Amino acid sequence: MSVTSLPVKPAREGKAMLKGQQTKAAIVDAALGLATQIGLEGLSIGALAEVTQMSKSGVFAHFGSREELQISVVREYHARFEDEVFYPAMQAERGLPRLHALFANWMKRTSVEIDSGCIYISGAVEFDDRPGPVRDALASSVHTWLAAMQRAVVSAQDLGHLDVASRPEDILFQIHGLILALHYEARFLKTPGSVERAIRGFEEILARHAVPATQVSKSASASLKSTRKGR
Amino acid sequence: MSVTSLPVKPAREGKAMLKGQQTKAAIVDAALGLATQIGLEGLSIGALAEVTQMSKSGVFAHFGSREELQISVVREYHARFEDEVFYPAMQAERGLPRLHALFANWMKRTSVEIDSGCIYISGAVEFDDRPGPVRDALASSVHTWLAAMQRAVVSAQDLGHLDVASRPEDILFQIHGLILALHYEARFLKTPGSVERAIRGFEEILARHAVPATQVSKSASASLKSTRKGR
DNA sequence: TGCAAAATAGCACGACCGTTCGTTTTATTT
DNA sequence: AAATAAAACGAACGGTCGTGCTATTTTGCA
Repeated sequence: MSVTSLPVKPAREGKAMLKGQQTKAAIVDAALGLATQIGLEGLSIGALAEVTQMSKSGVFAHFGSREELQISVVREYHARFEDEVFYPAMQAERGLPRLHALFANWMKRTSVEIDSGCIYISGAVEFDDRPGPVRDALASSVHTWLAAMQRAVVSAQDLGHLDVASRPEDILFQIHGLILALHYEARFLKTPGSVERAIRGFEEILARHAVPATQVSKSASASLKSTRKGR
Repeated sequence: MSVTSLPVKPAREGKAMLKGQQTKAAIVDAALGLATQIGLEGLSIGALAEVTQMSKSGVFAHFGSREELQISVVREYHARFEDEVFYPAMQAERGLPRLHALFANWMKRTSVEIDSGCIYISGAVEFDDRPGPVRDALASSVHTWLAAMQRAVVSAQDLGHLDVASRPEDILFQIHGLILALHYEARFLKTPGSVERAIRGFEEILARHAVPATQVSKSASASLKSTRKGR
């Protein structure tokens, strides 16, 4: 077996993919589109076969089970979320600017998802008391994202952009609430002006947890409570 | 037909119910229990028949369609929500106390629903782009509740308990976000401490929109912007 | 107590589901 | 070009679903 005969390692999204992998990628892509609209539970192999112009068994063979298909969709969604929301914000400088960028990207994506739907939200409802690998994949992805967001909050505190007396988890909780309320009111209730309300809410949260007027005096803010645990 | 022969008007929950109505009530009760856990879409007549020890067709006959069953469940949920959250808070005095009571009751119910599930939340995800009578019933119920909540906010402003310069819809949006975040993080992610975080968030929202230090001076708060439209 | 009406059961239907299996077509390697 | 492996197909199975029909039972009232 000569060196030149070695099969090219299929790089992510590279063109040197075996036929099977690229149709699988196409299926996952179509599945993601379906799942965002009707949910992971609404995903049916039959419908997916119609969309991709394949036979049911042809689609099925790529995954081995419906559950594995759902997990693939979650993973793909996670990858795109990172590419679209997380990584672009990393070139903003640490602290408040990066937190701002993260939220802005998150908002932008949620705004788009007012039409298409969000798997992290619909999936949470569908799998909130249904244990299994799909739920695990979903929860793990969400956790990863929320943890990244919380790190940004903590950074902003460390750099003196936010009050160190505030609990990072509280700030994150409230920001998360804004996103969820936006999705709920805009997508389900179709309440106009929701996007602006979420933006104002974010600014209000930042304002409330801004560094206190008593300057950068370390003791002043630390005297309130020793909130900071290990992180 | 004499007057005495008139069938007794079946009072709500009264004992003078025809057999059919009370089994129907029992079915709806069981359906509500099922729907809170697996969602309105997960509600199946077969499973419902098993739980109620009836035949599928026996259950079915009471509603005529699955959709009608779902609507009945939504209505029942709405009624219980009102009884449990709305009405008890009405005996708190108008303004901030009542707003506090409304939120406290809402929180208490949401806390319980961390285990059982909430139809207003799961239903929103299931029907957010599926038009029809079920979605309408759901949206109408939610709208009624949110409107009541908003009236409480406005009252608190009118009575000088909250800043009149704040947008009531914004305050409501943020409160709604807290509830949604609580449900998400506690029920799906199982994050500990979520309830306390929601409570703190509510207090922070109130503090932020408290009457400004410049006393009750009507002109001072009205000069910012003429926010108040018709209500 | 008898009788009409209401309530429930039983059965069957068509549709869709995920999955399996054997075969055939298409890619890739020798 | 032949040989081999991968991929896709088509049909079928067992299951659940909502929904119609037709009996049968139960209920409430005269």
